[in-house]
Amino acid sequence: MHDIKFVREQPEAFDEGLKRRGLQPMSAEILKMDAERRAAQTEMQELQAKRNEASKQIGEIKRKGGNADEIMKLVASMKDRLALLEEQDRTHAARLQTVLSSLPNILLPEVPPGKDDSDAKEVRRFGKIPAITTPKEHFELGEKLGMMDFERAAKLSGARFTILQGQLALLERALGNFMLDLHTQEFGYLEVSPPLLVKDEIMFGVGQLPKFADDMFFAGRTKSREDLLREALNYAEAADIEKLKKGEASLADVVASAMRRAPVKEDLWLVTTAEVPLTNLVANEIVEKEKLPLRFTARTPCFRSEAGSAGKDTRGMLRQHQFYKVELVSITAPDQSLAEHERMVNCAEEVLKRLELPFRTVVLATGDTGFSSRKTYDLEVWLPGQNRFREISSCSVCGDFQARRMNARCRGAGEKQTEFVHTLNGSGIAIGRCLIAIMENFQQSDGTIVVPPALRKYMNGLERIG
RNA sequence: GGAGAGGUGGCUGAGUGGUCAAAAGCGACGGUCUCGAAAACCGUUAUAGGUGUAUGCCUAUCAAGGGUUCGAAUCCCUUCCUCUCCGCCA
Repeated sequence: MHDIKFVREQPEAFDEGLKRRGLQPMSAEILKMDAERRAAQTEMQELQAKRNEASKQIGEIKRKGGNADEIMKLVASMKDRLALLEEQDRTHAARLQTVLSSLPNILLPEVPPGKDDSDAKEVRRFGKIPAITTPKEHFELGEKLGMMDFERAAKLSGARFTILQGQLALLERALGNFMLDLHTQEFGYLEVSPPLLVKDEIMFGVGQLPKFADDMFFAGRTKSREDLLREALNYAEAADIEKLKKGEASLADVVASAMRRAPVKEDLWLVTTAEVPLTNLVANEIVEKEKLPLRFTARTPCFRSEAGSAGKDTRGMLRQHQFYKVELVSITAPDQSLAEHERMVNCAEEVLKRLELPFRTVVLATGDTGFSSRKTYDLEVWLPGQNRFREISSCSVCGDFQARRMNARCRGAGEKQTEFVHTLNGSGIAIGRCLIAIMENFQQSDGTIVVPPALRKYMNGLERIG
């Protein structure tokens, strides 16, 4: 969400920011809305002041037992105008809020121009790409070991699910434990076990809603389908029903229109990442500045509909509806966030270094950076089976963009003024993809997989899978 | 799921239609006193928005959103949340 003051004070900079996102300039339109709103607001408030004054007088007159009819008539005459102005004020505020919250964050100046991941700028590279003759992909290895089962997963849940068994299931668990230990014991993150189902406003706070509902799974607390439909149909408009009777609209049209009007309630969303609950821990709070930065980590499942990625990465477990990830979230004072961003990337990189996985760190291009982010580093791990680097971690600094949406503020000791905190999030790192990377990078010619030394104590000393 | 009770400032808690942005207590901050501290006493102590050169003035906010009324913390509706008892349950 953008600060209306920023648009007022630096409309050119605002439009330039949108341009780098490939969007049309909006400042003129927004400022027009803002001016209209303020004009109407001033009139409303002046009228409210008059009403309050008069009402006070009525109170006094009545207490003294006098007759206040005259002045009551005066106040009554303001009523229609005031109701109109109040209604307008709500409309204006909602309109402004809708625009400001639907536009993506302004990117930092150093974010390289470009439209997709091929335009990302490499900043550094670690590790040595292993020399493997005819490397296999993870699903070939996994299926041959009898520890990765895609067919039964499809039987249970359809495409984009995987079943891990035996030592690979253990590997998944070990990876999570290893990462959490590293971040809590060496980097000072607080381990959190958060809810995985969250309310609308929580998804709004991190920028997932209202724009990205299609990327998520939804878990309503269902009554029967019949009850839900009946409830929704209470919101059908008479006009629609009339059309239905005349055969001008289908039943589906009427239902769809009623559903749009019906209030959304008892909705819970499955988290797409632990960033969602962790960042919202400070929502609607004022944190003491001296307690910042707050650093949270969590290992959670992540649920994604992958709506826009039909046909991509269909084989194996690279892109799933459900996967585990260890997430890092920092809440900082405004002047700390950029330094914290570098620190966070280092924490994520350390995971790959200890696991001896080759990777590179890139800065995402303007067109590829997420909605809420001002700048994003991706870590890309080498996958021998695919003969290329693939994203395994994404670390973003969001400035006050999310904080403004979730009203998360901080205040220094003895200070009066509050400020919005800055938020950062990063994968530290994706467990599913890390498991793939280990399988492919440590594969042996006999189909077994060597366990990276750093991980063995988390696997009961196991040195080789298979 | 059933029945009931609630949600008021940093915290506790009073307030059931009108000088209520809200008593009182605690906490915090400032001052007096003291060599210093404690105690005591005095004072200050919410957030956001609008407006103005300015001390300022105005508006909104008593969980959230609507409504009734000349006037709402107080009455009505909806939603969210908390607690108690019963039921169910890992």
